[in-house]
Amino acid sequence: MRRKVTLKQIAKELDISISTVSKSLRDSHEISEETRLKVKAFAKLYNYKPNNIALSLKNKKTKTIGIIIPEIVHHFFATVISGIEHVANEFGYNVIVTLSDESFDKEVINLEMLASGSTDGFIMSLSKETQLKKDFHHLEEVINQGMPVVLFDRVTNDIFCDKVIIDDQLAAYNATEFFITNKYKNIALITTVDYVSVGKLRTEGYLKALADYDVKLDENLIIKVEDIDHCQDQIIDLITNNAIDAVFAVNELFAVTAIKAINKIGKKVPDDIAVIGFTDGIISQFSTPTITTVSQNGIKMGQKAAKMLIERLEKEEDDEQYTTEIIETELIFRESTTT
Amino acid sequence: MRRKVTLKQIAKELDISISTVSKSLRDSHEISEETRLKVKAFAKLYNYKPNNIALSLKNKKTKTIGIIIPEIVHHFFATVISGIEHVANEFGYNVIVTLSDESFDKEVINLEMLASGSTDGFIMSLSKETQLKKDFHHLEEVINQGMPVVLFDRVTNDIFCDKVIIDDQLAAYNATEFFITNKYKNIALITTVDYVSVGKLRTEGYLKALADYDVKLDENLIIKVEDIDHCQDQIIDLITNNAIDAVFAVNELFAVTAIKAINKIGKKVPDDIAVIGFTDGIISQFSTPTITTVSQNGIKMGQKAAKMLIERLEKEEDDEQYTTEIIETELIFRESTTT
DNA sequence: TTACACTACGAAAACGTTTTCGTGTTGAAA
DNA sequence: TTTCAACACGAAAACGTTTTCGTAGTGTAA
Repeated sequence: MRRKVTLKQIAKELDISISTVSKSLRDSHEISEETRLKVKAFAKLYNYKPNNIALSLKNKKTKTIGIIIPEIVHHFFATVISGIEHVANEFGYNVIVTLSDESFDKEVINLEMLASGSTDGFIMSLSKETQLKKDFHHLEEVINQGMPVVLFDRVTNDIFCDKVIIDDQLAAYNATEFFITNKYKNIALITTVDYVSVGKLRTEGYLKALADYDVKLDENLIIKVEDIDHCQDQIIDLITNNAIDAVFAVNELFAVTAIKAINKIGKKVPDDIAVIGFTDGIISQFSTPTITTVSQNGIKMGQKAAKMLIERLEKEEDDEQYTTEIIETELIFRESTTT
Repeated sequence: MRRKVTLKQIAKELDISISTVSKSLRDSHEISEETRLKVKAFAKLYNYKPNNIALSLKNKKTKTIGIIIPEIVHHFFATVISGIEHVANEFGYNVIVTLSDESFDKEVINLEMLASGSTDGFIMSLSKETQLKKDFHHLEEVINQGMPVVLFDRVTNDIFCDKVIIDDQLAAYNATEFFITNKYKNIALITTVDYVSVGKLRTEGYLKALADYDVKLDENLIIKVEDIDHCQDQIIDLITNNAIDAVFAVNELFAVTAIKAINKIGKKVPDDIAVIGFTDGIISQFSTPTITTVSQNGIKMGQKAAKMLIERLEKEEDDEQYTTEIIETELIFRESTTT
């Protein structure tokens, strides 16, 4: 077993000082060509690689980005990570991923863990529980210590930092508007409970579109799902007890569940009821029928977030000017709607 | 902005030595209670947290696990990461994730990057290109340096290390056997090119089941897909030109594509043609009809891999006894088959 | 008084780097 | 011969910890 070789070992072996070895490897002009070549040959032979940890300690930079997300088994978050990872890699950064499992406590623990030296900055999306508690002390803390943070998707106005979001309200508005202008008038909304920031915004977009087009609001057509695993009955209730011709769902799980429910009561999508979902994930692409949906472009979000973070990391003067980047959404038309 | 406080700063502030501060915080009996309490109070006030990097350097342990996978936007890999992350967290480890994008070069670069001090060990699944090239020098290198490696799912016999796999051949055998014993005789196989280890094994399981049950092998019923994005035509060819009554697909994408193709030519699943897929992902669960599938249990794979790695990391004597853990698979029956 | 054991603390090394500064040797110019 | 620059290298500090060892000061027993 050939253990990793250090500068010290090379120095000893060649009977020169550590400084000389280090300088040789970094092509310092202080060192004679003869020594330089000798050292380099030796280093190559023994496959010397500088120890990252030692470098991090010395440079006070880890070249590592911390990611904290609610869960990873979720297409949208996976795409965001993918976007982050690729940009990070391009700039010589690694990413270290932790999951909050939608729990406030786990979010705090992970944040503190990574904040004690492991990473140069963070990219995160808030857990549901954190959004519910509205407690952001852990974030304030790390930001105060001078660590850059970029929030994405599930953000909060209570924290000042860079953010990457989509215009959830506008996206929902556009989807609803599409229904209205295509003569659908009885548009149901399947959304989340209000403390989920994006769910609330999407609800507002739906309401605004109705108002702008003078479509009468029927509260019965709106259901707010608490438990995602048991929403099917709620949805069946909705579509059997109301004469609806369109459904707007704030995520693709709600959308596909709605479609299955519609089929179950013997109606057809899109002929009897049209459906638009949110999040262009696997489900929307492979469901039957495929689902018209608002694309969030997670890859782009991740890329943008990573770029913002790295940019802030690499300029020394810390300006206090935070920006909120809005990633454009797109309505992707598939089989669950007709025009 | 309150920068992070160090032992040195506390020592200076309290006019005592660094050693005393360190010992106080670690509750050493060498220190008088008075001093100890004073230091602790001060440390708490200034929210002192030991610097991970410094600890890593000193202890020669990073408490970090490196993960290298082909891609993350893939339900199976996401579940594996989730499994790893939770076990790692439980044992006080962080995970740092890198993606090879199925590229040999990226795999090598990432491995070397993480091997130079950033992690204590690795959990990886080989990229397609690596499997094709059969070049594992980078793995041998890190293993030789004493870094534990656990391979999962896409593994190789050429490398000696711990492994976590499912019995791909048996799983495929069971699926095929199910078809045969339920009177399906014309069973198509949609698989990958042979250099993908799991694809090959699954093909072998299919063949073995046919042989064991004396079902005549028809080569026309087997297609090996090279380009996953353009497999639809191939599949349509398959089902239009052959009288088949069942399809076994080695992943869920092939399965759902087959179902859509079957619908397209006016046949019904499962009445005309039954379908079994592989990988119990989102698609299988939400497709219409939902897909009967071989569950790989990615969570369990990740958990097991993490446990194996951590166990090896935490016992000092390195035994050379490597084990290969086999995670049991399960045939999950859904709407795409009848019994 | 002497010897010795505690108590409570500090100095320093170690982990692996990089970089600043100091210094001995050489050669050339004056 | 003297002076000085250029060259080639080494010593040491620094990053932030932990831990071993040494040592003042105090108290107690003989």
